[in-house]
Amino acid sequence: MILKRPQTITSQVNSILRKRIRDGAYAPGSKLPSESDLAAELGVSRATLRQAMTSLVSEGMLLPRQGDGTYVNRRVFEISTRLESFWSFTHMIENSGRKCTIHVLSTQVLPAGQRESDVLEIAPEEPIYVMERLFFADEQPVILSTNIIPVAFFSIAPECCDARVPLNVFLETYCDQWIAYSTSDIRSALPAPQAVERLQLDSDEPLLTFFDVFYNRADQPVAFGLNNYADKRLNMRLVRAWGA
Amino acid sequence: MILKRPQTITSQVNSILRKRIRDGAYAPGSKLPSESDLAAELGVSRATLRQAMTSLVSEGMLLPRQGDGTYVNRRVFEISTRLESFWSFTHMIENSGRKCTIHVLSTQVLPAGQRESDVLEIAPEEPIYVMERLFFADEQPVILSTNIIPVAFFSIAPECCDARVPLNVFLETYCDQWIAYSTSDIRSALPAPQAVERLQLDSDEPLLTFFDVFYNRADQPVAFGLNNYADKRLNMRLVRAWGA
DNA sequence: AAGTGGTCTAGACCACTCC
DNA sequence: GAGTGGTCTAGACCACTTG
Repeated sequence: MILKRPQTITSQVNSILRKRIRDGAYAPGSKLPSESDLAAELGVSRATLRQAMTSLVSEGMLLPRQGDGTYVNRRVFEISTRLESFWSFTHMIENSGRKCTIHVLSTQVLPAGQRESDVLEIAPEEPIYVMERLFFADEQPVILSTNIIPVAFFSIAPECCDARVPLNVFLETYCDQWIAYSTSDIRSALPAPQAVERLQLDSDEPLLTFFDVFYNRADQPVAFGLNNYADKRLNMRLVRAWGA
Repeated sequence: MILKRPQTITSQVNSILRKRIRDGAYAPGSKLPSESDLAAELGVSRATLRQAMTSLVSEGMLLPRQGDGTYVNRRVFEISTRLESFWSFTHMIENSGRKCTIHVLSTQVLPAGQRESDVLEIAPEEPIYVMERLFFADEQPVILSTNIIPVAFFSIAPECCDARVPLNVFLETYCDQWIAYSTSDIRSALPAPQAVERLQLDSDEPLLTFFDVFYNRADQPVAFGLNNYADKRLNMRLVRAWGA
């Protein structure tokens, strides 16, 4: 069962700051109140305020200058599609200001092949759940995604699962698994015939591919995915803060 | 002038932890001493210790489990080429266990075109410094890189600069500029004829391209780069921790 | 029940920038 | 010199896992 946990003070403060930036209360290029003042205004300690700011700083939205003040990035609104928000395709698409819809192309249970048993550390032929999905941004297909989960993890019958949710939510809801970390190998490739058709591409137009493996807190692989990403239609932007 | 600044306690502790993991003092899959014990052993506060651990956690090398303990990722040594270490190609290549050498193909001063003046926010025709470099991993060419810096930033004559250093070091040394953050647009593309030749590729083999823009602490663009990345020869792996 | 990591506080001192 | 962000401490309480 999924219980909604109350948000921490830190994450609430983080949301407040994001909202103020988004709404223009803190305009692009402007200086924020000092950390002490902000902490006092919000009724939290300075340490908590700084903790809430870290993600905004690492995303490049806030630019702290020692001895001066903290400024809002002049280009906040140009850096909205970020690899950081990448744990959910839905998020990434909606961050780019477009509507995301998911088409489930197929879901099936198959025996694991060599690659599946290697990556997921299961016996060959063990049953796996395979789901194929297509993500649209404003009715335009942008991501063709295949995800694979060992059937052994499921706490209910695979046929009863709703595949239109993000993978992490799927794993939490139907498999009682929480993702601790994931690895993604990023490559460039010419699309397979199936991808050409589904994504409505030219066959000689290369696309980005992601090979993702998801691990739980016990360091076990719980799923992996193959994602074809139409980079011409949805920008993939990485923002990095250069600490010291 | 570049002054070497003394390291913070946090970064020293971070280095100690990395070293202990690398040397096997904390073996893959094993549990670390508790945070309180570690802090006491190293003579720092628990807050500082946790601060030192954050980067290791976000890279997926350490896996904290509330109520239990903190474990070393079983696969630490498989996640060595990470996008996080990506602020320096040299670092990235050496992290993959190979030797990095840099060939400077050309350096020249040219008038800015439309794209250069747009991205760098300078007047058209203003002089820019263009450097083309080729990065090798163990004698194999892996990255073809073009970087562009407005000549106005230089504090010495551009001809006197050593282009065999990482871009951030170059900017600090010769331009008195520090990078605060950067954006990278990641795309897939068929290589230009020049890239085919330099990187010794097949012309129908797609590669990863990065369009990077670097900003200083005043939020001004100070440089941009176009990088062609032979993803078949050097893996581009992103590791992400899934917080809460 | 004991021990672990997760969160939060109040206060201190430093390095730095601006006026 | 005044004010800012950067670092660090000591201590507290909570949520959680394990024995």
